[in-house]
Amino acid sequence: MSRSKTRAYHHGDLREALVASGRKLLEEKGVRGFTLRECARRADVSHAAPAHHFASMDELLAELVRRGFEELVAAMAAEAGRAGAEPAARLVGLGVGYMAFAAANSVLFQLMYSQEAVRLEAKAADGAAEAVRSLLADEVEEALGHASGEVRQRMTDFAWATMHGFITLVLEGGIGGRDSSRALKTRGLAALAAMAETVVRSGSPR
Amino acid sequence: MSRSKTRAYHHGDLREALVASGRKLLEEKGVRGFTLRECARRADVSHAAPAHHFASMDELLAELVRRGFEELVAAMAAEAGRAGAEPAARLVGLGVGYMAFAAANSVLFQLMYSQEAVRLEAKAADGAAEAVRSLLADEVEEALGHASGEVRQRMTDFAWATMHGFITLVLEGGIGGRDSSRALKTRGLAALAAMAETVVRSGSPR
DNA sequence: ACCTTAATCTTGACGCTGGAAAGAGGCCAA
DNA sequence: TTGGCCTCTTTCCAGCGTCAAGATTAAGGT
Repeated sequence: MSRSKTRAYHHGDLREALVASGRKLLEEKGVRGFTLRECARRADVSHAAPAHHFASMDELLAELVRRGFEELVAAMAAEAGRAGAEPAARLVGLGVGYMAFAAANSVLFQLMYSQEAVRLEAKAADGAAEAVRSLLADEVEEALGHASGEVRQRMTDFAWATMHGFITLVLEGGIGGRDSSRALKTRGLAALAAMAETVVRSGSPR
Repeated sequence: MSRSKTRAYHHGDLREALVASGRKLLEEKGVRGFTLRECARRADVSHAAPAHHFASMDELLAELVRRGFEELVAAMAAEAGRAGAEPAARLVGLGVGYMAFAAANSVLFQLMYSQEAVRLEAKAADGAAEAVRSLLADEVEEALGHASGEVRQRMTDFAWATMHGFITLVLEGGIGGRDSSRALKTRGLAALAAMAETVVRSGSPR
């Protein structure tokens, strides 16, 4: 056996080990290169062991997606807190947290927002994505003051679309393919600033 | 043999047949469910036949991505043409074409803008994505009048990010999960209008 | 302390995949 | 007609996800 003799027959916390190795593997190999057997190998366990913790590969991926959303929401909230009390600044902060998470976990991020994710859990991630929206909706409402529900909805759409679109395009290379990450941050902040300004202005026209 | 006797030993135009069946298969099964053997089956050909036209599965996917970008650019240009001469309206038109293509080819669209695509061609799609950006950049320049290169760049980022982010979030379900497609179109147009307004205003401040 | 039960992990098998190698079939130019 | 070349088929390999069956250990009641 290649497996070290020091390891017990029972792993101890295989579920967590699989989540950890799975997450690394996902970033390394991409969605298509992700393999349950390689996950098991890295957790130093036989190829069929994961079945007792995740009924299928999709369930493991779903768990990764679920945790990704939790982290994303936490990153956004933390960055908004750091941004102070001004609604526009806090909106930018949410965007910074959003983009930072996406940049640091790009494959996972794309999986979270891909139709693969929709296929594999349908409901589970919906709640998680809803938390992202409500974080944005609350801040947009703050920035807008009193405004109709429709305006709030549309500005939330708009704010989300701006930050999501920008970072997605950066990750794919469409925006600033060969630019320094320093320059990219500046461009991202500029996009977020334009977004926040548009939101604020739509609350107090002209 | 299950293969019909009427088919000749030589297919005639297998490459195109594979592209066609591959494209349908991609939309049906998603990136992870895409299979070279199933493509071959649908083209009524043995599983190893594709190798003579595409050295690997990734090359077939790369070809699908390449053609996708061509269609995307064409759809944007057509819609902008329909929108008339007003820069703001044309910007919205580009967005409408963009979103319409994405909605009609959602899996392909997500593949085009995923890191899988980056992995599998690196260069090939870059030129194609560049065509999308230049379409936008030209229209932004028109809307801005005379403005610094930096402003033009940032407004192009912003415009692209808005349309890309909105349709991506719709496809994943983050925006308007259970809304009618009619309502969704209205929300999309609202986001595009906010974007176009922001671009135009940044050209002639206040 | 012991024995039962359930949980955890391993082994082995199945049908599927992508890819390589080798041979068969048909087109075309000499 | 014949030879060469391209296209396609067949066969084989290792790796994949998943299932079934057996081995090993932990936990808990007596």
